[in-house]
Amino acid sequence: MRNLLEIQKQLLPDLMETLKRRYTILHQIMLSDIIGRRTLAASMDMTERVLRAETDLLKSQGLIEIESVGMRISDAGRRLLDLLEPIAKSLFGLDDLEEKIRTTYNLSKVIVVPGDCETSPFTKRELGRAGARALLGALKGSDTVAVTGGTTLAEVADQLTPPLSLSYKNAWFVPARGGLGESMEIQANTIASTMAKRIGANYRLLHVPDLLSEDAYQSLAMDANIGEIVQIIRKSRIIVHGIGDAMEMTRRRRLDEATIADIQGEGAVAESFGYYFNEEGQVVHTMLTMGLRLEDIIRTEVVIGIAGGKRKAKAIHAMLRFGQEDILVIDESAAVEIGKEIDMQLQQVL
Amino acid sequence: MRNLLEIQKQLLPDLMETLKRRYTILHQIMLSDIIGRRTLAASMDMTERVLRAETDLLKSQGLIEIESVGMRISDAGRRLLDLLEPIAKSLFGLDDLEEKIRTTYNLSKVIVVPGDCETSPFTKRELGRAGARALLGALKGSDTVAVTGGTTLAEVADQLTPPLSLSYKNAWFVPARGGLGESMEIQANTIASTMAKRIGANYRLLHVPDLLSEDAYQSLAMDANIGEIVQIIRKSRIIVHGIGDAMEMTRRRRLDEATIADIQGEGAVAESFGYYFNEEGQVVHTMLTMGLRLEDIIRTEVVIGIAGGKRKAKAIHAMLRFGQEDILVIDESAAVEIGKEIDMQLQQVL
DNA sequence: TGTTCGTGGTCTTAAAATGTCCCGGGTTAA
DNA sequence: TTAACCCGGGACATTTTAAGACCACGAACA
Repeated sequence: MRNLLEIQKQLLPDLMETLKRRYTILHQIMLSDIIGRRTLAASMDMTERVLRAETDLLKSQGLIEIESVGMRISDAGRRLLDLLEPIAKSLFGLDDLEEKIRTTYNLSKVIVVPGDCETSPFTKRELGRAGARALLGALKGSDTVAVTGGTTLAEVADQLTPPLSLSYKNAWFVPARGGLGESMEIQANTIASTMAKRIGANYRLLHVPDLLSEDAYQSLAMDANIGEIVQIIRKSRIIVHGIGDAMEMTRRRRLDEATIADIQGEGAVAESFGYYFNEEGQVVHTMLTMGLRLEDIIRTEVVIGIAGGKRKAKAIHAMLRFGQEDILVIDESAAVEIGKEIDMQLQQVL
Repeated sequence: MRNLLEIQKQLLPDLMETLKRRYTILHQIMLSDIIGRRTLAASMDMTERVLRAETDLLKSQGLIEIESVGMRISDAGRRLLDLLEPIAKSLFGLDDLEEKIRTTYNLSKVIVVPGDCETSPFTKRELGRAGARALLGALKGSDTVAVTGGTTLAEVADQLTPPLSLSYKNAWFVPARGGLGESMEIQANTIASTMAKRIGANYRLLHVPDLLSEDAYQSLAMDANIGEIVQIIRKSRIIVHGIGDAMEMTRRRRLDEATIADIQGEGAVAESFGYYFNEEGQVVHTMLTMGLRLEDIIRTEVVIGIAGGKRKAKAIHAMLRFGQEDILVIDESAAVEIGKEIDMQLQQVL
């Protein structure tokens, strides 16, 4: 595959450029559901006229449909994009990055989506799509999947679409842990139920308030209903989790000053599943809530970590050092940063 | 390998052409050992200047060497040609096939779409698109177009989109013949009206039941309204028709056993416009219904035949022998079969 | 030694690509 | 229901690129 492109590059030196451009346009249209020419031109940093030339071509090839409300991707275009995905990776040089990270941390799969989540909402969406695909790739008919909260996971849930053939009637979605003080849409409970509904699976919720006192924790642990769902959670075969910057999470969860200082003092840089990790990937702080424990995570078959953005690179790196990830889905900006850190490590070794 | 090329054809239709051109030039230079610009330009039917642009590029890519005695291929160029050989086959494969069929049966145009209708619905769609394009290419502002029924023609109707500039306000679509006992969506009447609506043209329908008795036929022929529309049909400048396998059509039309045996006995392999043709392209059976007659077809300016699938190759071939087609739109699998038959004929002649 | 055929340069012209604006129509938010 | 907004498509001036036409000069060859 790669081969043919290399061959063609010799006869068509500008092939790659054109291919990239058209792919990006088509891709952007796909992500936008429906979008107008001017808006798209602005977001892609092209003048209106040249974009128009391209979209006219895409239309004549039947890859997009142009209506009075804007342009949308056609079925054929969608198929083409799917086929093009791996090629695009090598076009944008992301496959090298994927491989580097994969081998360094011994993961089974690394997926890097082009772009930067922090600057482009489309990249976030794309990250969600990639995460959703990764999940479906790992999901068998009767698995239990534990999911965490967060905006990224919410995006994954939104982008989850079932393949036509398989049925997930016997699959279960559960939140990985109890409430951790975030808004409704990005609660693990909400996300678990959304995902389950979207692919026709089942879900169980864990209704535990956040910021439990020790006493409350103990009494809830005795509750039969809660105990049952916690058992289900702890036996999940798949975990899908976001990765957060430690300090940002403390703020988002409105922890009290003392706790924040505490966590910061211990050098926490990353947060996931309610645990805080330092740069070396060691757990330095635990939030008291019910659900998955560290030992469960360690024995879980498939751990899928999803995150994006340059600011999260350090946190993602910490989770990689923690060493429990199997599949990592990140964006290009984070991947580039991680790639740099890997290079620095190698230099230190030499 | 094949795959990527097909993808590129969709996204980079313009580049594929230049790829072909450059390949041919390089190939020619290789065959010529050493050759001058003017000589080469003449042999390739290009002006000197455009050839020069190409050879300059080939030189800058290090694929040829230019000396004062002329141009010769470089080692890198030779290697590239070797690598490109199998790709070139598929790049040109269809073109060669088109040309072979075109010249053998003296058609004005042959279009072969890649793939196989029988295995891929996308190919069927592509066949429809190609058929629609062929029709629009032949259609002038105030033509009358007669269309037959069938799933392929229905696909053509679906894929018909008007070019932005032209108006077909004065064009007419009519069914080629009366009802021939098929389901609503693939009736000639339905297709004629769909096509007309899609490009803003007019249509007239021919409401004649199928399986007419001789008496009924005679009395309908007297009807003024029917007579009028029949007159319009018979004066069509363009005919767009599908081509069917004879036996399959008898089944689809639920003919009675006696008739089927009759048709089979006469060696019918193809069906179109309600006529059945044997392998030599001779009419062996006629369905009694109103509309286009054979003599009309013969004098029609543009006859566009559209069909696809390996199983229909024999039928298509019979229609080619019938000798009234001007434009043929088929899929690759049928084209390959027809190509084989042409080769066999040639061998018999030798 | 003159002729022929080659490349490479240049100038003009034709054509294509591009930047920019505007219009009428449809959608959406108020 | 209305007004604002954004859409696609048309138009057009302008820039950029491709193409055509010639010519100069050098190497090979007869």
